[in-house]
Amino acid sequence: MNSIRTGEWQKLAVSLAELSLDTTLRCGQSFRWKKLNEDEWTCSLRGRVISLKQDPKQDPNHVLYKVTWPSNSPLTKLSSSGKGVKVEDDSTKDDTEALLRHYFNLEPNLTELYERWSMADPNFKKRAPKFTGVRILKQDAWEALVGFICSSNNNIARISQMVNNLCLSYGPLIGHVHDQPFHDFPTPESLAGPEVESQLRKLGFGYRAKYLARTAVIVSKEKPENWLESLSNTEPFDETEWKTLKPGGRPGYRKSHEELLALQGVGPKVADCVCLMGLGWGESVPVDTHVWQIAQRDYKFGKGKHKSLTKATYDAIGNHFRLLWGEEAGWAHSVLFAADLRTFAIRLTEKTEVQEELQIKAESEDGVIVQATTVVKKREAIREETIKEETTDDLNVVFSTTAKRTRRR
DNA sequence: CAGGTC
DNA sequence: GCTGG
Repeated sequence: MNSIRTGEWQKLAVSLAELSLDTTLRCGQSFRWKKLNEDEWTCSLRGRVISLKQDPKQDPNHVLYKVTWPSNSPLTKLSSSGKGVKVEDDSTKDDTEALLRHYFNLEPNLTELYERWSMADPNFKKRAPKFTGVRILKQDAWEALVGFICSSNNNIARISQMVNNLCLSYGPLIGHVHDQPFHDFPTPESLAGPEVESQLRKLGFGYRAKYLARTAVIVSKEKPENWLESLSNTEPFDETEWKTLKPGGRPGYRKSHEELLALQGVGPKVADCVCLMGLGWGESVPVDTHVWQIAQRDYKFGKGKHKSLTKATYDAIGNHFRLLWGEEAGWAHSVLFAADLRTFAIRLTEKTEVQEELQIKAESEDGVIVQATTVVKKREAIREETIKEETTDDLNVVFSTTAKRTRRR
């Protein structure tokens, strides 16, 4: 019994291990979610504004969601958005829960996948515990395409700002939440006009303005209707096929990737991001600077044939991870990617401090000397880590900054 | 320097 | 080679 306009908080049954909002919405997959009121994530999705809350301490088994519909939205609009639910008089049941289950891609059992990846890969097992609940979203393919065309030579904060400006300028207003306006994502048609490139340059898109304008024309005018969506993976999720996956991925993935490369501003990395996060191809492994660093640091790339990130190296890294992690290699890749982001660097110290306290307690209860030595070693490891993290600047850390920033190990 | 592309 | 957090 969801009310249409003044949404109340509803429960979505999904555990923290299956979905971490904080990690998933900040790891550079989607660029539109806004964190309001400290703990509330809000974004427009298919003609409505959705707010989400997750309180790990109070209820680790649910995500709370609230819907805000446009103030002038007739009830019939509910059933007009594709797979909407029938609307009957006042007892209105909207399709937002189904939308959320689809958007957050809740079908695969992430806990089982983490266990499998940990079994196959010691490095994953080492990095993943502080980054549980990272899911690959099923975003709208067009939105993913636009977002990742903006991502080249750019950072997540500015990508988010650019996408926000794009929605404010070209997307229809849906409504306000906490006095913030929320617009829908602009359609390809709305970005296909002749003045779009110059407008986008004024909005600070730089050379990406031309890419977006060209791509919008291609998608809306030169390709057949629904072309982008037709590149989606329609095969059912099958966790048993991972052992027989070809290194290069399934034929459908390879074809989609190749077709996307024809667009302006879309190279192999952007194409893989769209394949993975917009088209449902779980074996797609986008290789960017972070993944390249990870491949060199933890998987022995960067030597011999693969000394630099050429196309051959790019493909070799993807193939390696597909062999190692299987059909959902892109999901596992995203966990390690998140673990490499400076945005989350504080986690690499926070939880070890908790571990330290627990170890001290165990020590005082046992009083055994063997235990004490392990504690001392752990403390030293923490101190070493803390020194490396003190240059983190995006979390208002009050340490004084050192001259040079060393790459984290 | 930042999730690359032409 | 565009641009700003």
